Amino acid sequence: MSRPGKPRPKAPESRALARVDDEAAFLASYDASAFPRPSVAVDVVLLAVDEAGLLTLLVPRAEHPYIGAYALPGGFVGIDEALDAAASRVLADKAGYTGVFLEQLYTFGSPRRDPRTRVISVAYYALLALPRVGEPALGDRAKWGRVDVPWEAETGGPVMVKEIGPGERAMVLAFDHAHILGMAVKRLRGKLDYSPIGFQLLPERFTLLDLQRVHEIVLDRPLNKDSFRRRMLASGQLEATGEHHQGGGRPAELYRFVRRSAV
Amino acid sequence: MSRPGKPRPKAPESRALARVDDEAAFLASYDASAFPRPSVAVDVVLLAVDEAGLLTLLVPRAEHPYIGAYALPGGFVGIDEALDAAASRVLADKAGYTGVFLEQLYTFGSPRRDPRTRVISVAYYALLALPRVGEPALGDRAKWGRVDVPWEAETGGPVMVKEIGPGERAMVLAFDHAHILGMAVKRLRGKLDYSPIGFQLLPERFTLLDLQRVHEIVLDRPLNKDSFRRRMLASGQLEATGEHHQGGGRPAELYRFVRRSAV
DNA sequence: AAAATAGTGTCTATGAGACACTATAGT
DNA sequence: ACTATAGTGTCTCATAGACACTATTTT
Repeated sequence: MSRPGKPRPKAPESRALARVDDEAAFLASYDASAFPRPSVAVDVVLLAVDEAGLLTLLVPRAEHPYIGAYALPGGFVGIDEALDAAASRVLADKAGYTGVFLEQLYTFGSPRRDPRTRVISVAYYALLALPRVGEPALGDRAKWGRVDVPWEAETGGPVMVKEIGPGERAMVLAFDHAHILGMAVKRLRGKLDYSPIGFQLLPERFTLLDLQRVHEIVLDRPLNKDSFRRRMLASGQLEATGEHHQGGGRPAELYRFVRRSAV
Repeated sequence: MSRPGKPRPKAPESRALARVDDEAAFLASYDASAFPRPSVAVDVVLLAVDEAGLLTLLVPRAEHPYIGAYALPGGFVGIDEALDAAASRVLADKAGYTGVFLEQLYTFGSPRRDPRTRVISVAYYALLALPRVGEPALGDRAKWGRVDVPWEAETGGPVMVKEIGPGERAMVLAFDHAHILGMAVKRLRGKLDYSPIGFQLLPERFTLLDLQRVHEIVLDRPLNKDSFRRRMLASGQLEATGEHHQGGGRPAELYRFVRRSAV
C-alpha cells in the first residue's frame, strides 16, 4: 500500500513493470504523472420491457456538474469491493432492487468524461422482470424513462430517453451516459439471439406470445410467430407448467425458464 | 450526507454528493483524494496464429510476486490517458508492436487479484498478422508461448501456455492472467463467426485456404471447405487481387480484405 | 503420368418464413 | 354463432454439408 502524502518513486506500480531492472530505468521510461490514481466507479443500466417499449431507471442529479440532468445509478467502487459487488450495491442503494440479473458491459475511461476529475467507470447492465418495475424504488428520486433508440439493428450509438406519460419530455442524460445506455441496448440485442436473456425481462411464468413481444420490443422489429415458437421450444430452455393464461381467446400454456446444463 | 473532509470509509460514493450550489465552487472544492483509490492497469492479450496453433506474447516477471512466472504485457493507466491509448502504449513499450488491431475485452477487479494492493485491470486483446510474429520484440524479454485451450467450443475458462520448441515446458502465468487469456480466446472464437476478425491474423494478401486454416486453428475444429469458401466469398469482404500463390499444386487466388460500409 | 492443391456443380438435410388449418376460450 | 387468441401441419426457400468432378501446377 502506498503511504499518503509521500509520492514515492517505488510506488506499487513500479513493481508491476517487470521489464524494468532498476529504478533509474523506470523513471526514465515511465511517465511520472502516472502515479496519481483515477477514481473507479460503476454505473448500472437497469433495463425493463413493458407493452410499449424499453424502460431504464435514471436518477436526477442534484448537484453540479449536469445538475438537473439524469444519470445512471452509479457509485464509486470500495477499495476492498469486487466490481460485481459494487454494481449490486449501487442497484440496491440507488434503485432499491436486489436479486437482479447483472452483467458487466464495458469500461469507459475517456480522460474528460467527468469534468471534476478522472473517473473510470465500469458499466454494468441489469435486466428487471416486468412485474418488478412497479416496486417502490426505495423512496429515492429514481425514475423510469422510456428508451428511444435512433439506430437500427445492432448499429450502435447513443440513445435518448423520454419521460413516461403525456408530453414525453426528453430526459437529458449526464456525462457519457447516453453512450453507455446505447451500448447496453446494443449488447442486449446481440445477446438475445443466442442467449437465454429474454426470460430475465418476464415474470417466472409467461406465454410464448409474451416472450415474443419482449423480443420484438428489444429488437424493434416484428418476428415470425411460427418460427419463433419453434425456435424457443427447440432450445430446450422452456418448460410447460400445465397452467394456462386466460386472455381474449383460447388460454395459452404458461411456460417457465429452465436452465439446461448442456447447451 | 457527508461533509467534505470527513471521509466515511463505508460510503466512498457519498463524496460526489457534497452539496455545493455553485458549479465553480464545487469544482474547486472537489477533493479527489478523499478516499483510497484502486490502481488501474491495462493488460493486453496479444494473439497470433501460426501453422500449429494459437500464440500469445508473455513477459517474464523479474520481481515478486510471481517472480519467474509469465505475465501479460501490462502497465498502469496514466491519469490523463484514455484506456485505449494505454493499451496501445503498453503494446508498443513492452512488446514492440504498433498498428495492431486492439479491442477492449473485460475488466477484472477482484480485491485480491494482486496480492500487493488493489489493482483493477482493464483487459484488451490484440490480433497480430502472422508475418509480424517474427519482428524483434524491442529487445525485451517478451516471449511467444503456445496457447493450450482445455475446453471445447465457447465454454470458457482458464487456459495454459507452453513454451515453443522441444520440451514444451509449461509457462506459469502470474495473477489471474490464465483467466484473462481464456476470456480472450473465448471472445475471439465468438467473434470469428460474425465479424471480419480473422483477417487481422493474416498478411494483407492470403488464399482462402490460409483463411480457413486460421479459422480452424482458432475454433479448434475442422471446417467444411466448400461452405467456408461460399460463406467468405458471399460476405463481400474479400476482393480477388488477380495475383496467385504457387504452392504444391494449382496456384491459388490471393484475396485481400476490404471493409464494406454497408453490412 | 502421378501427385497435389484449387475451384465448380449438384444433391441433400436443416431451419426459417409463409400460410392454411384446427382448437378453445369469451361474448 | 361469432370472434379472438392458441397451437399444428405442411409447403417453400435459403443455406450448410457432402461428394463428385474438373482445372492447373510441380515432380
